[in-house]
Amino acid sequence: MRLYNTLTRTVDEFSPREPGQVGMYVCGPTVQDVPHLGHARAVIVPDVLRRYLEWTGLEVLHVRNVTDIEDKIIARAEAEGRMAAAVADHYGRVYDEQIARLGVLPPHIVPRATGHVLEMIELIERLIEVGSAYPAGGDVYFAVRSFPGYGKLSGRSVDDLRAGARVDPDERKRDPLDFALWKAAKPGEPSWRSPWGPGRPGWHIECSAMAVKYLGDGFDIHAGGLDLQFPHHENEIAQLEAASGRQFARWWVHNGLLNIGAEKMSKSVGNIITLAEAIDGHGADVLRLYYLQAHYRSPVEFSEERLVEAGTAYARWLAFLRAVGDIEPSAAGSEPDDARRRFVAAMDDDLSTPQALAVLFDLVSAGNAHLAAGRRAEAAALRGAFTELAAVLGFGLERSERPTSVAPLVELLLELREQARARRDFAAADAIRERLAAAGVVVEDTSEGARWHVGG
RNA sequence: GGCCGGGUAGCCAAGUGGUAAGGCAGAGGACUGCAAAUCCUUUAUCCGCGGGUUCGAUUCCCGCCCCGGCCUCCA
Repeated sequence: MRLYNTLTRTVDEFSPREPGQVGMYVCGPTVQDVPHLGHARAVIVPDVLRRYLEWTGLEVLHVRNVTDIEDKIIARAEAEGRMAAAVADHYGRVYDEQIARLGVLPPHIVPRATGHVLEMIELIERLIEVGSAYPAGGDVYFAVRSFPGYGKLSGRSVDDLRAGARVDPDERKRDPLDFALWKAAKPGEPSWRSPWGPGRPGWHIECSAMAVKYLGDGFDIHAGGLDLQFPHHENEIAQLEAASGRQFARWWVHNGLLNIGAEKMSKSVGNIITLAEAIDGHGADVLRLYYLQAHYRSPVEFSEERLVEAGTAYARWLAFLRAVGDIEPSAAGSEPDDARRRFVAAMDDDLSTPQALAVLFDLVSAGNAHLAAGRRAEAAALRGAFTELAAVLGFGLERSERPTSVAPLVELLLELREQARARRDFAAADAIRERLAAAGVVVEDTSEGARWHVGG
């Protein structure tokens, strides 16, 4: 497939380092608060990439870290009057719960920063050895100007950054652009022993250390939100490549951000919609459809109306699946294969999920047309292609549950309604349908009798 | 100020050097006791503005106008 690489600024033909095997590292959350809709996008995009790569026959080793020690966690702990570890543990659990609800495949490895302090210390020591880092007080800083490649990911030159000059001039830094690899602990702060005294790792060093520990130098894909491109990812590259002299990651994949009211959704802006409330309100599949209708690199503007529209479109999928039922598919026909071909072409083109979704919508339309014409086996064949491809995009397509406990009661009411209709007592028939609707049971009449399902 | 990305129908959103996917909404028709669902038809003479290259540009180049992101923690 062809995949955009931020490092080259072009869409390049993707080929893994080891034939058949892909190593993918995704920047995970800083567990300092509940996840919001922006986090969901950053997790769905790599999920779709992984599922597609696996569907094409590759084996993907998926690593997603957890930043469980960081300034903001410490601040939160102080505010809540408990230990930083307790804060991280709590929000880590919340994150896991909500992300699981999204139907995202769990990563194979979920390394935590606090479990890899030794690896980070070793990396920092190595950086000091090669002259790319220096201790100052109890801190250690990375010397940005010692790494000639600095800026290659984000397309900036060190002098451009200088001009921006919004970096805090700390007198312990030799250069204002230098960033902390190790931070000395203030009294009462959580700390680890190190050659430079008690302290904690800087934010960027954990990803360099953990990615390479689990995936090795020059692993295939490093993903994350566009807002991490600079400085986080730039610093990750600098740290690892300055220390090893070898390439860190081969492909950099950045998802576009979720904006709200023309500003990105962000904790610090204070305009977040929590993931939990969005899933409660719309369902995981609808959220996924909402995101995937835009290309992964484009910004998406949050809109409740758009989400409702996505829900309407999604309802058509479920209605089609209900209408086809469990009919056996017909032998063949070229339609399913044509759809698969179009789907592959779309996904191979830099993960063009909008075009891939168009294939799914076309399958539903064509399938419904078959049904309307009485070609049920052909419709079932399209259902097969549809469910297969929808699964590649990560859709769960949970068909409305029909609780067995109420099924006999509903069937009884529908029988009574049929009798009422037969004697043209439509008032009674409609009353039954309305009462069922009020109870959450939707009744639809078809040429083969009434059909019912739970939910809207 | 620097570095990126974008401006396509009522809304969202793909895409291509040869004349515009898909979704939502709208219109007409079919089916139906009604409703829902579904089917059929239909909805951008045009892709921010002005130049240029070309037989031909929405698609390439230049300029301009607007919008967003990053440059500070952030998915």
